[in-house]
Amino acid sequence: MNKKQTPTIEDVARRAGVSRSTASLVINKSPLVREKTRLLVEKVIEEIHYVPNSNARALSARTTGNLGVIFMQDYLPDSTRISYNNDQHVGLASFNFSNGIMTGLSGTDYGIIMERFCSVKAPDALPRIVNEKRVDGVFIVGLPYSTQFIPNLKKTGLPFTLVGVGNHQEGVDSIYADAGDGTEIAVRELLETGHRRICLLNCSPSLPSHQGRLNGCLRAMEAYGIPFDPAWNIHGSTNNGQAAFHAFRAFWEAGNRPDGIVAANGQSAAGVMAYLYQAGIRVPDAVSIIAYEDSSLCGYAAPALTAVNIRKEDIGARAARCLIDRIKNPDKPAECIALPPYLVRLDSVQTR
Amino acid sequence: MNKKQTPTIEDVARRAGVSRSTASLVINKSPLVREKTRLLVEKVIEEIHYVPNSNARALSARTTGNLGVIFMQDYLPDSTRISYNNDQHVGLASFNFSNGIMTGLSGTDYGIIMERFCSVKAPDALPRIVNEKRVDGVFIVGLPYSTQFIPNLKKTGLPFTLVGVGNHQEGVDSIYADAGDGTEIAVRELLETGHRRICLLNCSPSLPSHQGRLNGCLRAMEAYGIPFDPAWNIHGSTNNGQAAFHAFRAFWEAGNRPDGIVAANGQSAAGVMAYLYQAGIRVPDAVSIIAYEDSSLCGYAAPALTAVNIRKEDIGARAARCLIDRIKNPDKPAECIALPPYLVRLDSVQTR
DNA sequence: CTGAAAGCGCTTACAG
DNA sequence: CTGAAAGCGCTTACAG
Repeated sequence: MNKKQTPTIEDVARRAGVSRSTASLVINKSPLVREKTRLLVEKVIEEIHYVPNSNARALSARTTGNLGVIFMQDYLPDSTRISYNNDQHVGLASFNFSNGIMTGLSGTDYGIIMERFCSVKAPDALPRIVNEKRVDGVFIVGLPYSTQFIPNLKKTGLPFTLVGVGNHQEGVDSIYADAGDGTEIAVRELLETGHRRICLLNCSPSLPSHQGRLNGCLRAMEAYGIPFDPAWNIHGSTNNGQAAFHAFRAFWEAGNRPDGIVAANGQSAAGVMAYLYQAGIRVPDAVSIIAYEDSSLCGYAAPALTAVNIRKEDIGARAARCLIDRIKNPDKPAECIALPPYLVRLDSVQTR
Repeated sequence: MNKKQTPTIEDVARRAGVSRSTASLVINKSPLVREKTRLLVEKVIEEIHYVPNSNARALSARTTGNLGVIFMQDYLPDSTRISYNNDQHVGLASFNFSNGIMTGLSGTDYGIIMERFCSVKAPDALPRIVNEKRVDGVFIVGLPYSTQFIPNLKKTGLPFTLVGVGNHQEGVDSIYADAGDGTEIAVRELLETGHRRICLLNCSPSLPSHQGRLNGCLRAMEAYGIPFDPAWNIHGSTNNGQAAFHAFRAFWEAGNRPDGIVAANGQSAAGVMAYLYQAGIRVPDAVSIIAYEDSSLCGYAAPALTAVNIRKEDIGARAARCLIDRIKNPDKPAECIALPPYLVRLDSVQTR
């Protein structure tokens, strides 16, 4: 071992008695090296604990070995303000996706750089890691983004894939869950178990999935030949538990008496449960609830919430494979893949 | 603008009529450049949309501009298996910390690389991003790690700070919450509101904080001159809701009748709530509950859980400042900072 | 305050 | 299959 802080490729070449080029070839697993030479070089690498400098490699190979995870935000916190019971800056769902991405990337040599980015205030801006070319590709996780965002991103030529959001545009890869399909599964389960007066606590109508969810609900009802009252498609002002609480209270206090509820997500389900608990109405005895898009909340609710799992980690892992393929083969056809959700039966549904 | 894909410092130098060195100096905000020259160069940079190649910069400056976030794990998933109601691979708490880290780093030029790492199986291994020198420093988020892990990390010379875990070793920075203090706050609140039969649902005795929590509890009880029965310091086999459910059920069915419970975390609190709900015992009417270490679960429980907030995002943000300082000034004295937790009063405590 | 020059550690045609 | 050489885009003493 030499005196320098860290061994370089030069050191391994010298010690193995080969040229730097040859050393480089074995490091990069080129088939052009004779078995014997390769073994020798590998032994030296092992001995001197050589590990390639990723920056040098990136500089000369014009690739970074890093992939970016962009967490889309509706605002960017400029200070650290903690407020209890507040949504985190990067929401739980994004975290689940990124867990899947990490898993999908775990066998590879890619490093993962993350960045929070808000495209709302500066519609034409792009994330720093793409401007600075710190990555070979990026995952765009969640919403929202400006209308220009995706087109601008495409212009950079950087490969990317959308995670958790479907997008059928030309040449855009996206892996997501179809909220309509998920809602249909939930409503079917309620119908299957004898419920007939079903309330759909939808997401905000400003979200693209609002209509999809309603459609999914209608498909299920139709299949069972049961009419659905449009007034029973309700929603809160936002998607959090508080808003759901109020929306559902208004609905209930207006005299509506559903026997089954499908909530837009775990939080809204919790909001409904909070109202029912307070009103002394037992779940699932008096009314059943199913949450779309279960989160860790659902399993911990009392009673534990039956929910539609949209497989966020699977989506992340699938997106990882998708992006890697895209980088290898820039001309492959775009993928827009909705991973089918499935129902997890816990304790919030009672057969009628 | 020239023909090349991306402008280099060469381009800005030529176009501004200065040397590359000078251009470099203004890019790095050196004070050695005349105002007039600086303005000129900055104008050119703006015009041609020059952005420095981070790899080249890293290579020659021997710094990377990246900080690493290491999520410590007790195992590393090798495949994508989703199981509903299962702990995520990177837990919610780690995510909260990393949100804080991102916030703390948001004003800086640092990129953030993340890696999951398990030090249990390979006690002497170090994370890839430290071996490959992809970062200028790392945050070690959470537990567990082998006894050699921290010493080995120190040997690399790479600056690091521990997040969420206290460590008083020589020359180690750590930012965390003191579970003993938090538990004391919770127990005091119960005492203050008239509770006298208090059950401590502690974490596993294998965790270092078990004793600290018990001590915190004892401090509070002592202050109120109330004896604490050691048999009322209970714990599940693990820290999840399921284990808490069983541990608490055993305790309850043995005939113990606490009027107040302090749970080790949001999940265990949820486990207790699940048992009580099932047993038809109302919270907080019959029994009050406070959770240490609130998570987003708490606010969504029914009833919403009064909890001790340990300020995970603050901890992350504070750690960010700490690491940056350490990098700037390697010889500064080590910090071991316990951020004081505080109580968030919601609906799970009733005055007796 | 500015320029010429060397060098960071690697990869990649190009010859052989 | 292997070696000599150029170059990736920047920073940093060193002179002036």
